[in-house]
Amino acid sequence: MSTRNHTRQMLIETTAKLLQNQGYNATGLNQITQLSGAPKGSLYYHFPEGKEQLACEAVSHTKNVTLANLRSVLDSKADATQAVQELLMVLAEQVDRENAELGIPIGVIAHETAGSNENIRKACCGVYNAWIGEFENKFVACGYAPEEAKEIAVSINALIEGSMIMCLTQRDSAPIRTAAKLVPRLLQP
Amino acid sequence: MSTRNHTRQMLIETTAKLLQNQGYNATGLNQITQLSGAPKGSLYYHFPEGKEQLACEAVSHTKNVTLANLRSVLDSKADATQAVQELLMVLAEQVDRENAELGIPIGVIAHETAGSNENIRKACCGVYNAWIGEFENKFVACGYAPEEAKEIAVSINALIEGSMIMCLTQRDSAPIRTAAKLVPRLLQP
DNA sequence: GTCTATAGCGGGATAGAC
DNA sequence: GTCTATCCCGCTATAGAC
Repeated sequence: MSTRNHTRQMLIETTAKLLQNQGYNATGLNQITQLSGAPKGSLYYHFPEGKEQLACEAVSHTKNVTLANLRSVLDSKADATQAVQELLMVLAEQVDRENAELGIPIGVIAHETAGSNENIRKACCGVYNAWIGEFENKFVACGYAPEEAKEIAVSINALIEGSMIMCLTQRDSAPIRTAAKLVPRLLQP
Repeated sequence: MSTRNHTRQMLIETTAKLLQNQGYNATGLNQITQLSGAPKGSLYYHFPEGKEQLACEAVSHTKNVTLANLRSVLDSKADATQAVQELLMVLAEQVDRENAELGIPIGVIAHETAGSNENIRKACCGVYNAWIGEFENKFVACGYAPEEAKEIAVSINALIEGSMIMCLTQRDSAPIRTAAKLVPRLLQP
């Protein structure tokens, strides 16, 4: 029973990491099984619907992990502006540290599958909505009106996503740092 | 000579469209040749280095097309804030109209290849820089200080890119419309 | 310049022993 | 539950006739 869960979990975590760095189409089942140490046979035992199911569960797993991180960073500062800026600085340092082998949690797969795979698209949708909800809660807690909090949350999430793509493409943390500088404008009352 | 150019051009334009909607890894050479009406033999005649070269030229072609559109929209309004909002409204209408089969010009391929293909990565980098330059010029022309103009340009580009990904993932133009609402905050002096 | 045929590889998925 | 062997397919790339 614990073996079952362990193998399953390894497959999900390995897939999550590969999806983040390479995307859905570039990530093969062979690579997943080799890296996770699990045999291909057991992959289809644990995920009878194959690659799509595995990807959905990996995205869902990523959602849980990133949401916990996001919450903890946002909670580290009482002020909304400072909290968002702190988050962007954490991301900027990630870019500087990992540079080439960095990925945005679900950016690539969300982009790739938006028009071609409904199940994965919905899973990614759930991640974005969860992130936005987290920002929203923070802003409401800081006194923003509910409607305004939601709008700012959506655009903060978009700004981060777009800035990170540019960071990856340019191999430079400048875009996310620039975004951090402009956050006060977006968050002003 | 004109045949040569015509076939070449068709291949580039077809590839550009497919890359936009499906990304690099999901787009096959067979699909490109079939859709463009060109035979596979002639593909390798025109692009001896194969898929990578074709993709680079397609990205470069997309750069020219999008840059002309961007410039024309930004020029349609004298005021910087109104010009950017106009652009976002054009994009929102595109999302509403095409919904499923919409793509961001180079978003997917930029994301996919950032960590795995230097040539394509650089080509995408060139597109983002060109777009940012266009915004920058507009803002400088509207009286912003050069440094501030550049910073805002970078973040506007990021906001658009991120909002569009969310639009595609959610199949809804709301995120880009929300961004439009918040543009005045980013652009305020 | 154009086209066909095919090589060579890796992908996802399956069958069946253990 | 695990593992191997294998099927079938589509991909990129190439060879060579025309």
